[in-house]
Amino acid sequence: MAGWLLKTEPTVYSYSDLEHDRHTVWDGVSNNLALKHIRQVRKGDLALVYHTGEEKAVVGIAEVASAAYPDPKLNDPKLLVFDLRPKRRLDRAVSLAEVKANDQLKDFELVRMARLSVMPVGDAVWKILMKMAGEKER
DNA sequence: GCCAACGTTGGC
DNA sequence: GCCAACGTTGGC
Repeated sequence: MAGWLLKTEPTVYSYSDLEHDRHTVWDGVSNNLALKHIRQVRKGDLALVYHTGEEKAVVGIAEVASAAYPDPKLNDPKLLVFDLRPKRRLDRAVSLAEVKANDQLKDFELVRMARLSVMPVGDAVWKILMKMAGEKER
C-alpha cells in the first residue's frame, strides 16, 4: 500500500483550502468502509486529494499528520477523523476520464466504487498515477 | 435530471 | 437475521 486517495467536493473543501489552512482535520466521513480505511491511516502516509463534482480529477498530494481519532466535535467513537497537511499540487491533474481510460487502473476503487470517499492506493496504481501526473516520483 | 451502486432501515 | 424499500452519492 503506497498511500490513500481522499475525495472531496471542492466547493465545500478544496485542495486550495487545504493549502491555505496548512493543516486541517479530515472529517465528515461516515461510510463504514471508508471509516475502516481511516482506522488504518498512519502519520506520515501520503494521500492523493481528488476533487469530485465539476472537476473529477486528482489534484494534489497531502500528508497524513496524525493517526485516526474520534471526531472531537461529535459524540460517537466510531466516527474517526485525522489531521492532514498539504504537500504539493500535481504537475498536472489526472482526470477521472483518464483513469477510466487506463486499462491498468480498471480495478482501482476510484473506478469500481464511485461512492467510496477514502480508499487505499496500491503501489502499482500510485506509480501509474504519478506518471500520468507528470511526476518523476512520489 | 436521471440512474446506477451502495448503505441503511424497518417490517416480518 | 433476512430482504425489500428507501435514501444518498456521484457520474453522466
